[in-house]
Amino acid sequence: MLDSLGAISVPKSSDVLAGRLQQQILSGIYPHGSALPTERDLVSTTGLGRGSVREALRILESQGLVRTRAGRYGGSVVSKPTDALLASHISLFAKGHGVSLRALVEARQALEPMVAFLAARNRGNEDLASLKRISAQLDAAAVDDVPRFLLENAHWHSALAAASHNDLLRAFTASISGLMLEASGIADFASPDVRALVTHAHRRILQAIQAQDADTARQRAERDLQAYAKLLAAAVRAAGGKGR
Amino acid sequence: MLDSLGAISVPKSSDVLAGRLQQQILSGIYPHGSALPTERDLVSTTGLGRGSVREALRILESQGLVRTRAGRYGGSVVSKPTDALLASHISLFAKGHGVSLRALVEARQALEPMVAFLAARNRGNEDLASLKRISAQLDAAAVDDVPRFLLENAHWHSALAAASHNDLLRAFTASISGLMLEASGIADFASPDVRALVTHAHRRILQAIQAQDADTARQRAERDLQAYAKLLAAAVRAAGGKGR
DNA sequence: GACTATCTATGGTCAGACAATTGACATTGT
DNA sequence: ACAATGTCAATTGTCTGACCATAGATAGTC
Repeated sequence: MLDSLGAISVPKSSDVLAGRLQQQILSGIYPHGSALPTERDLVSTTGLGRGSVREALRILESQGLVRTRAGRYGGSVVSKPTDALLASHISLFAKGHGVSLRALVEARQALEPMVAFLAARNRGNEDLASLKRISAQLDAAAVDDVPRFLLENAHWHSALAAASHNDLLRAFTASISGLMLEASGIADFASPDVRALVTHAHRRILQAIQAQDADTARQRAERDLQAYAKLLAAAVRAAGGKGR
Repeated sequence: MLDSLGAISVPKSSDVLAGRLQQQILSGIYPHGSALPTERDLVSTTGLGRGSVREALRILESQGLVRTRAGRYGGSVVSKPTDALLASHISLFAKGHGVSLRALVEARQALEPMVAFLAARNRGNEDLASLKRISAQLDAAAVDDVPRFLLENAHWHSALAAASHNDLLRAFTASISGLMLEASGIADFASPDVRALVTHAHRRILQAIQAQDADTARQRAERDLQAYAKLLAAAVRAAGGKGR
């Protein structure tokens, strides 16, 4: 007789505990900034061993849901996943799947026009000041300091995304900027021509953002990224498709 | 005299080990599918205790870099982070930061036109068949089965993203679809009018994808999402801004 | 040949101990 | 009074050792 029993799996105790704690955190039982029970409290309330409890806390830590400190008055405190943490997970995903530079550019082409649009609409004065400051440093580095140019370029895109005041788009954009920064170091795609194109494009977008002209900002981001994508495609073709 | 010593931090041994293993995995020393040393081997080679080694493996596991099985010939095997894992991290980030439904829609507005463009350009026959199948089920559910409609809608967006053959955009889109599915259950925004709009919009986009007309697919996605966003904004206003 | 039992290397879990950390508090020196 | 220093205690960090649970391989049995 075929019993109607699917495959049954026995989860690890640490996974169960991590899941329950995660649920409790998300449901607001442990608000942001509050302290979780100590390890030994969790041991006594759950009946698990301390090793299992610690593994569960380690899972939560790598999800960015808690920060743990040693010492008296230490312990695990509920926190929000940082941009950097999400970026690292996205980076691991991208590296694991061999995401191509082309795919990265496509993602940027998707995100950046909307980011520019929102930035023009939602920017504060600090956002504008930050963008101007980075723009100046970018221009300065564009002359002859390629590594710094690439770094400041990543900063510029991150600052633009920050100005959009959309946390999700900001995190996505920052991740892609980081990945492209790494890839650029390998692909060696930053000739003087490209640098001139980039600085010019950024300046035009920044003008639209300053004027809070959202539609213009979007259009300029679209056009400039399309030009950039074409240049990159040409460079990759010239390099014999090395740029994965 | 102020020595030029920044704050020095003593990392946990498990973090160090996890970082080194991660580096070795990314550098190709342990290719996808290969086995890491056993826990006890790691204990003897690193000099750490087994608990620390297990915590390190737990970190790698929650990063999606390894899968661990018990039993003889078990152990930790190198693997690629799944879409679902990345989606869960993105979801935790979004929930932690209180990302609004509006922000989700903005992200979808950014991604989907490019996704539709790429899907029209890159789709295979299976992608098209999959989209048609889901479209039919979506139409069927649109009549009166709202929960299934919402679910099939999420499937539709995921299938579209899969057809784009861009892993990063696919993962982003799937995450957003999941988040919006959750949010829709709360926001209760799926009136017959909206359902009709959605099915119609999807049908038109599908036509362009079938014809492999990328520009049309993008334009239709843009327009439809703009209409959707306006409807949603109106609904949120009507509900007194409950939609966070 | 098909089924069953056993073997064994591996992860899963627990218990106990001790070290390291860290913030609060008390003490001391000036 | 104040600053530097020492002490304390609660908590995480780490190791050791043991035993259990799991799951393939293998040998044995019918």
